[in-house]
Amino acid sequence: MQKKPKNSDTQNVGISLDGQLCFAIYGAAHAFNRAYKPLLEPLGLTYPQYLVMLALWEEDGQPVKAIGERLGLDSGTLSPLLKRLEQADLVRRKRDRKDERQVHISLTPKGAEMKAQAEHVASAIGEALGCGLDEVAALRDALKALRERLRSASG
Amino acid sequence: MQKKPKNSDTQNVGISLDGQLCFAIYGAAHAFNRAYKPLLEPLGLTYPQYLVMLALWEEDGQPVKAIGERLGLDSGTLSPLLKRLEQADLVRRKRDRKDERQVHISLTPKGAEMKAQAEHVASAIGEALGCGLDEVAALRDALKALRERLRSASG
DNA sequence: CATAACTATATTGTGCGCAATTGAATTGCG
DNA sequence: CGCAATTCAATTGCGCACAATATAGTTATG
Repeated sequence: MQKKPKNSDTQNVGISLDGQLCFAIYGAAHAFNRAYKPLLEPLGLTYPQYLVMLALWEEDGQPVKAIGERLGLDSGTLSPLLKRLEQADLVRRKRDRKDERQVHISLTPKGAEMKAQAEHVASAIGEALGCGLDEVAALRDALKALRERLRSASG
Repeated sequence: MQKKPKNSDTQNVGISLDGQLCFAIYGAAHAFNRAYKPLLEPLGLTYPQYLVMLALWEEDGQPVKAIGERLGLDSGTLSPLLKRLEQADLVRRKRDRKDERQVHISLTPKGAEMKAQAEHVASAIGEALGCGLDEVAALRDALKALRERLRSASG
């Protein structure tokens, strides 16, 4: 608790820098959302719905639980979201015969077709990012690491 | 549109890498939210409410508009949020006498006092991040740049 | 002065996001 | 077999987040 002209700042810098990181993450997440919104609107998808579809295009027929773990969402969020996707005829929900607690989400033909459209969306965002692929990859890894550190500290 | 063995990947890599950046930002934002939640609960604040308070601790008496611009939120989000902060006796809302369209948000004594508590919260998060200040600063700047690029492309 | 254009905030409706609860199905153990 | 513990999904309640709209106040223009 002695005076340390340089390090005495760490507490102040702590709240300030941290605050700025708060704003930065918060703002970046919303900016992403806003950038996608107009591109997804013609497809009739919201951004979280797009993320779910992305997960399904990667692997079709996943149970709700698996999607939830991949995206970090629980059933309270996914259940109504998936119902809307079902209403839009993009996915179907089928109970597993062997374990009827599970509901498998599978793409309809319409949902599978949409992947091609979505690739245009993704590439449009890629251009907006400036296409610095190395930079994007580095950022992605930094964010993953950040998430891990936060998760292990609080979860 | 010719074959370019290397660059023909850019479309595939595009959706994949982009998808991963989506997940990364999305997940990091939620991870931040979850990390803060248990720390803010004793203060009776949600994470967005904390961000608003942070803005007010930095500069008291800001009009709603200024807060909204700082955080990237509109009145549809802020109006009810500020009412809850007012109900909790953390802020007050006063109309500007010179321009009665504006509502200035000012801290109550209780709201001002809370800053000290919040610094503990911020430093706890700082520790959870591993305190790599350089790294945090770099990440913050990368996110700010990212946000700017997205904003200029879509806004 | 009057009226149009603009600005700041509030309201409404839809869709996340999560905690807590519920309910059905499965598994484990005696 | 019978019963408790567990698992998965759905539901409920609350709080963001934003588009669209409404309302009141201000400024600009004739």
